[in-house]
Amino acid sequence: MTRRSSQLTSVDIAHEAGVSQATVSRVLNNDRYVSASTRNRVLAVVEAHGYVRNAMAQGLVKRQSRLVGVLVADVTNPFYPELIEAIDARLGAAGLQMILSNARSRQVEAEAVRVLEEQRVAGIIFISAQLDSQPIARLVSSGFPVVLVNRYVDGVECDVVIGDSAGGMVLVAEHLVGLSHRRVALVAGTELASTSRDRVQAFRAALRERGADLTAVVRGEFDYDHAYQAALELLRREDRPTAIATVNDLMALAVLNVAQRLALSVPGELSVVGYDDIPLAGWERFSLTTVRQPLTEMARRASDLLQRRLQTPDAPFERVVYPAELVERASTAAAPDSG
Amino acid sequence: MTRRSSQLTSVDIAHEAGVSQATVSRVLNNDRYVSASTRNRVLAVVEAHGYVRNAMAQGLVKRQSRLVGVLVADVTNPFYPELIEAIDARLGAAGLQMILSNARSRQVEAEAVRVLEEQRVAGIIFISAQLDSQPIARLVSSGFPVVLVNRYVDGVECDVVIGDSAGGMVLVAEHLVGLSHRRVALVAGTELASTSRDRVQAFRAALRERGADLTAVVRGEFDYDHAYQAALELLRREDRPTAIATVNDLMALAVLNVAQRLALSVPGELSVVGYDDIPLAGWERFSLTTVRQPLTEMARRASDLLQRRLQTPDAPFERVVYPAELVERASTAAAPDSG
DNA sequence: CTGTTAGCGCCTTCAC
DNA sequence: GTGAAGGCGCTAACAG
Repeated sequence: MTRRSSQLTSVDIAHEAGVSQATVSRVLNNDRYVSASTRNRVLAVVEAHGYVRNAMAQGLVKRQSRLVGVLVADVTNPFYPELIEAIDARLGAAGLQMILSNARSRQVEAEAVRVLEEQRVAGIIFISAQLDSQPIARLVSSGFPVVLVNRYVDGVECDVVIGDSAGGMVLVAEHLVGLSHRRVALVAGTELASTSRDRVQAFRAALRERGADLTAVVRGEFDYDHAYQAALELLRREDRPTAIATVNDLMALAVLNVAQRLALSVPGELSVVGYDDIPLAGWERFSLTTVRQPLTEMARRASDLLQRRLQTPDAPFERVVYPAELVERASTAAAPDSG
Repeated sequence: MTRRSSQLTSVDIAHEAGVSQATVSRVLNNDRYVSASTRNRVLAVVEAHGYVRNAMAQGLVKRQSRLVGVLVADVTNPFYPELIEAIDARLGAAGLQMILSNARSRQVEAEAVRVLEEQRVAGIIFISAQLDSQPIARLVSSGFPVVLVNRYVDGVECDVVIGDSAGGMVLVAEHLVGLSHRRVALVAGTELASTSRDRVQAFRAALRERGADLTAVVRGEFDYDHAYQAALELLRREDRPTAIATVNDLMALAVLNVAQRLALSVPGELSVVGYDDIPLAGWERFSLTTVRQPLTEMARRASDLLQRRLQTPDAPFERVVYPAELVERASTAAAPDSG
């Protein structure tokens, strides 16, 4: 069995190329002050031996790595991979490498942030920040580069990229009331997510203004199973709602499945509206009416904001808010009793 | 705006605690030869100042980081997050940190591997290895810790965790032939994936043995859009198949959506079978018959194999093969013309 | 343009 | 038990 040959160092390369180690370093860092001939010679040796520079040594000197932490609450929620993919691509194009951590609980998040700090990551992008996150508050107040995407945190001053939750829910309310729905329920997530909190609040207000009632608000986790249980409970009630809105698409898909299980026709007997417009929402089997957010664009913007922060630590913080847009598909129609 | 305070070092802690830096290091590494009193004193100072050790400096000395690279072809395919979540959790429990890279193309893969090598990751887990991957061949032959999950590579000797693809497809063939299907099509992926190649081959053989024809095999990417186009084409033919099997669930879901678009009833006019049994497959809106693979278990096993390899570099390579199991749901039924 | 010289923060013998 | 000392591989002045 072949043992791994101990890795080459820049000293080896220097020796081989007949130059000093510093020169190798210059070549590798594209320093201008190197003659073309020595540069080529060094590059040739590097190439020939498949030398790969040691990022730890480099980072130790520069007091920072080119790693960027990305924290998510639940990779299995299809909403997140959309963002993750775009973030990874964008960071990679800038020579940064993503370290993804899945942190379902507060404790796991704290632990994950700690590991990222050990790695001396250049910055951290939080995709599903909780309003009471201690680590985020601490990092930001210490001046560490933090970008919040999708969810923000009250009172925390940092770069933020979000969608207009209130605006989105107004569109949903308008749409449903326009279809004569009066008994509307909302399946939401925890109040610790700015998205959920803001959407619940905006939706309630928007419905009231239009003379409709938010008959029930169920709060829980953002995952499929919780939404499924919540919908099951809601739809088995005597006076079940004629429409259910949700705070993200995955939950709306759960509602759709529950409706099918209970043999309730959608949109005939029940209208369902999601949020985010993930690719799944457009599938024929769902055809979910939902609120579109420019996910890829948001992810890119977040990555760019982080990069700018790394280059210009003292730049003023930006708060980017993308407008919401209603995508009407086949999961909504006039309320059944609105004849 | 608060500037980031320059990070504390173990020297600072040592000074503060009135001990040498070496002692701080010993405490942090649970060295036995430290008196309880000094240990507590050091720990108190560490705690008080929120000191976080620098993984780059540590890694530089130890000549290895506690980072583990994980390479995937497409995070947005719901199959992968299932594995990723389990791998992340398992590695994390062992003090290892995942670096996830999304590599759709060969070139991106090579680039990603290079970045991981720069980071001196302890090992790399490939979730969607291509049979012709140069980086994998190179890493393995140099003795670098590599674990392949889900897909293997011919002739590459390393730890591997896979499902029994051939066995799985035999189950599918049996099932469909048992339902009297004679015109069966298969929507597959590239031949460069061991999974796809093996499944195509086994399926063809199994059908033939049972007197049925594999009327068409479509090969392409593993993603939703390609499968969708392929299904559209297949189902618009004069002599369309009565059953379509696929090489993963996402593709089967695409087929289901196409069927709905073409107003073909499933399973009345068309039977559909997937592979993997991701959570989506069980949703009421799909109720997809598919081949179950113990995804979480496979991911854990892969993580464990990597850890063992790190501890015992010369241990013999393991090749773990999990048996396949058919999960019959509502997307399959007797062939329409089998009266 | 290129070599020499200090470290970066930590682990690890080696003495005491 | 604990401290002193020497790197790990690389970057960044500082001389030439």
